Amino acid sequence: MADYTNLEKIRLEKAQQLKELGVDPYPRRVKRTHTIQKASDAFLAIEDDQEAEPVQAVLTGRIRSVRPMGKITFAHIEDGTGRIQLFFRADDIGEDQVSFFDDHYDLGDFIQASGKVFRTRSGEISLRISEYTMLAKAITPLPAAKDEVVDGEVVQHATLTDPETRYRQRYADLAVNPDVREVFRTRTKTIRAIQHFMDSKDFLEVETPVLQPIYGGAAAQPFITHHNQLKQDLYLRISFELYLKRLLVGGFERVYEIGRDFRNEGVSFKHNPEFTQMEFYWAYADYQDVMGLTEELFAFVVEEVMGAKSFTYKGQEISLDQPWQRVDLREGIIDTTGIDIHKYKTATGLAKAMKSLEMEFNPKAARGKLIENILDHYLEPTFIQPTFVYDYPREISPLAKTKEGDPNTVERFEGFMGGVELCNAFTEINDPVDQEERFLEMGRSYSEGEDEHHPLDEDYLRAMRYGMPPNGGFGMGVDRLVMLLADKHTIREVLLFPHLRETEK
RNA sequence: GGGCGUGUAGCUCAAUGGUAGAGCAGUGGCCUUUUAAGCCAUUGGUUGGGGGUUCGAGCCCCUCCACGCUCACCA
Repeated sequence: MADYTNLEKIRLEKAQQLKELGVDPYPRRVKRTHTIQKASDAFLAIEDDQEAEPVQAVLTGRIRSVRPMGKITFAHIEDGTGRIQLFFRADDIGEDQVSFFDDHYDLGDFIQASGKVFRTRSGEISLRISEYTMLAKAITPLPAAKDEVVDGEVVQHATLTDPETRYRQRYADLAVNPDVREVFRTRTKTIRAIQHFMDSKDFLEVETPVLQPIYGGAAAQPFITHHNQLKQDLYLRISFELYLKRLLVGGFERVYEIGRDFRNEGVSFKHNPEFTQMEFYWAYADYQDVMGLTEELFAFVVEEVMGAKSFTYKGQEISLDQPWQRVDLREGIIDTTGIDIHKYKTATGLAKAMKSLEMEFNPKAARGKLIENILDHYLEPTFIQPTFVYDYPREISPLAKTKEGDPNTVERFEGFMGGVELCNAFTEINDPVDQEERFLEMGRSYSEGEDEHHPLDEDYLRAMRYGMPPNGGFGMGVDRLVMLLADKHTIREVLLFPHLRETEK
């Protein structure tokens, strides 16, 4: 049984009183005739017409402020479309009905209110109440003090700000912070825009297994689960890649998927154990083609969501109105650090060069990891405007085709903006023999002291042996894109229910 | 996992080692066009949990928990 606070006990008592008076505080039926927005619009349309019938409306919403003044009471209610003031007056409904409202209704309660829309002396569009009824009694007070409306804007006073409570009780956060609701509208708009764009390019949206007997397509620890009847361990997917490419073997030329990936790893401002990914695979295309499509995709999404070809992130304007900057990874590293990675063919040599420049790195890292480390720490933060970095070391890209004449470099790029990595793409390997070797290479590098082991996906290789068209693939962290567009600096602000540690009791 | 920081009333925040407070919300009054309405009165606390030092701890020490920032990790 819940442990009620004193404030909650008072409200429970009010609910009980309603029941004793024969009023159901949680009735089954509602009769709404207008949303608040529609009622206001209807009023504005006839306001100047002396002959017009007044707007009669039955509105529903949550009580957000109350001002009792003796024989009249003002209150504001809020529905999904806006706010409106309610005006209870003894001359209209009798003193008993005004004080009944004052005595039994609280901030946060859902109410149904009927009456005429009018404008008060001070000029605010309001509903002159003729009848009202409880729709849902709120027992726990919303974690907000009060708000007022200034020039149509809701100004909040001492609302909920504690991040832990906001994430653990997102329902309360949403109920009280309209800007948080707006973030999640932006999130949905972003996903819709991606779908519209991909659909318009004849990509087929598909769904592939979340429960997989073998995980792959990325280097990450999986979550493991078990199918009882089949007596089989299964993994939650860490990527969609290997399933989507099987579809290219099957004859689909352009496929994409938007969905959840699960990685059993650290939680940070840009990592959540489950996150949303978009991947596409495009037959007969290479990574240069994918770069072009990526530019178009982002330009489209930003324009759809933001209504402009640019947006502001951390105070910096990011423009999608021109081709992205293109940086060769090797040259980028030379320009920023002076190190030419081609001159250092081993991890020890490269580490030595990094050490002489007093760069920080993990001494146990392989050469490819060191290069990635340089990219992450020294180049990535400088890529504010949209930037592609291309041509990566082979050893950190086991699914990407090598460059012609350069077996140590692969046709791969990553996209950045706002100093954040957003996407990753390459010309995909479609030679089954090459792919098997690369998998084995990967297995070896992990077995050298790493706890990560990588299962070999024989079925994926079998699929490829049937013949896979040359293709370009692309993956993008959707949460991070939403972070950019909503100008939020932690992934938790763009996840409705971010993962938090369980609390005791 | 490491470092730094935070945790006080429903919410937002105060409080030299010396009686735990304020605003809002709540409760009881007054008030027929208010806008965080106003005025008078008033309730509400295991100061995140546990232990210690001290005549005395919200404050100092130890420990545990949660959250935040950050580093590490993160084809």
